[in-house]
Amino acid sequence: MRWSQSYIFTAREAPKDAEVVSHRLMVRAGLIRKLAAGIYSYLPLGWRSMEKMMAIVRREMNAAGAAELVMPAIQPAELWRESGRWQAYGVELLRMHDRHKRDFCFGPTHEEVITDIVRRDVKSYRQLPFNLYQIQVKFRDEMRPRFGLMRGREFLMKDAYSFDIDDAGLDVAYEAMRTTYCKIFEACGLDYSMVEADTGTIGGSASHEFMVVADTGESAVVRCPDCGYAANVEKAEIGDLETPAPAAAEELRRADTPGQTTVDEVAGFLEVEPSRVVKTLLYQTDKGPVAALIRGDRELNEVKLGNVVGATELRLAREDEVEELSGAPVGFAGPVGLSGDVRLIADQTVRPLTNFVCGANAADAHHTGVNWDRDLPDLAEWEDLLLAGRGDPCPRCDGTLELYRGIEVGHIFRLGTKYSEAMSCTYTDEAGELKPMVMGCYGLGIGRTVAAAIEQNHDDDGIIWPLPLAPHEVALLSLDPSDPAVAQVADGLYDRLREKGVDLIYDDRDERPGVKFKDADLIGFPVRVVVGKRSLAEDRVEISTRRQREKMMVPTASAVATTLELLLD
RNA sequence: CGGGGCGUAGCUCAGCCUGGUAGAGCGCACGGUUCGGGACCGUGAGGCCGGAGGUUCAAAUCCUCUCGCCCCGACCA
Repeated sequence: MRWSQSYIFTAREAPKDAEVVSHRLMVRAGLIRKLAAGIYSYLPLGWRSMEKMMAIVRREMNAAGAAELVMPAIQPAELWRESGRWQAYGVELLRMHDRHKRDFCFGPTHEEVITDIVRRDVKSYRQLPFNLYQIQVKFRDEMRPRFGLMRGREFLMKDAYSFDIDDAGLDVAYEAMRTTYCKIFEACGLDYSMVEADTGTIGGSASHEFMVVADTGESAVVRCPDCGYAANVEKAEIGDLETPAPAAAEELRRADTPGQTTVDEVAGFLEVEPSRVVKTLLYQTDKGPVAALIRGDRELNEVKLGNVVGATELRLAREDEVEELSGAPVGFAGPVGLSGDVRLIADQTVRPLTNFVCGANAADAHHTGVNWDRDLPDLAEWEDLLLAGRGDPCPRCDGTLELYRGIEVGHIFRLGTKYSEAMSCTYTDEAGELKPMVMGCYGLGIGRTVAAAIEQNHDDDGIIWPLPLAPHEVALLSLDPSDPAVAQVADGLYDRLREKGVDLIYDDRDERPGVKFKDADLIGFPVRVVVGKRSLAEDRVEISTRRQREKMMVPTASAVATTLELLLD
């Protein structure tokens, strides 16, 4: 490809809304252009990288025995009503209607459609299992799109769906996708990790996320360096925490705590450890009000609480709601004497506490000397509600958890029969019995992975593409295109490299050398070949790599061979 | 959805408080000098100051409404 014939517009400055490095560089390098909030055009260079990503995905998916198809982006509401998600999905689902006022949505995911396809065709266990995938444009009406392709509203995603006769079959399909995903991210040259994850609204029994490690990632992940346990903090379990030694029950007392509303204030005021204060967090859910009881020195994991409650909606109660539920201003709620309308759920780590402190459901007052068996004998729900963090004990070994951030680029779910049951996607087994198919679903963000690759591979001058994702592997710069000798050598190299199948861009523009160098660095082509008057006088060209930046002067005659060698490394 | 901010040239932004001929840098065009790390000088094109209404002799500037965008939070994955 000749630069002068392509469509490449780089910019010295990034738009002010670009906060993260990948977004800034993708815009500056002319890879993407924003059309509306969270909606981007892929410009020629950006699309080339996307295509390379998709080629890797297709290669590995096909190798795993999955078959590609493409489903409609626009989907009828009936299917979503059948699965129950027309109600459940909420405002992220972009809904629309046609001229006949029939409801449709722009698909944020395709479980309904694939299930509908399969249930029409597949009737027998003899026709199972299989795995179908597509690469499709999705739309999720994120309330806060940001970070360019990392959190867009319209985005390209590879989604795959496996269908099996039973859980054992799903295990095999799931395992195959797990290894396939590892191969894909390895092929992209990314530093990633696989972590246990919450299943979210897609549902199902188990899931893993693939995280590209990056400080700007939106997901927090814990990992045990000893045994390798890794999980999204939303899901992460925690090993046994140290608990204060039990003591003989003291009297239940009411203490005046004027203006002491936070755990630290109360603990300091009453001179007790924050871990001996039980904080009561009031939530409103679609299943009614809930009070979560957790240790004062810990944070609540809202995802865990939501799962325990079985809620699809869950939010911290507003001030006025807290007053209504507890009869006290925010900061003084407690389990003792709380309205029976509120469902009490306690974190399991508060169970060993004796003589602890909690709010008294009255302004400026707390209880001290509280003991579960005596003061709250009816409390029955003990669950894991803690948010894991740095320094927590590993749930699987004696290690200590580390905390880091990652970009979620892939997510695989064991769906089970959630959709096949809701939508009657059944088969007849050997015994002639009708059974729901057992499904898995496997998502992978194409644009997000490309963005994550940049997030992980850049410097002050621009992108440092991993070779497999670079829009072009080699940039051939002609510094003096109007000089006949330079033009002849550069044209010759261009032809010979193309004959060798090298994916290269030939900067034949009538621009100053500095401009070409800056552009090549910004876009980040892995290998650069420079032909200029100066070096050509010694019959040499300069070849360098973007990452190492080591320049070597090689005889013109061996330039092609040297370039090919660099591409092999 | 709540709080805050911003919409002025293709891009980044000044001007607005205190109303009176619309600005800079980058980019673009032309001429010249340059030519291995985003050159320099000169000339020039380019804006219904997001949109609608209002106040005023006069509105980019003040007021109201509206649309779009951004940030923080809530929330969602």
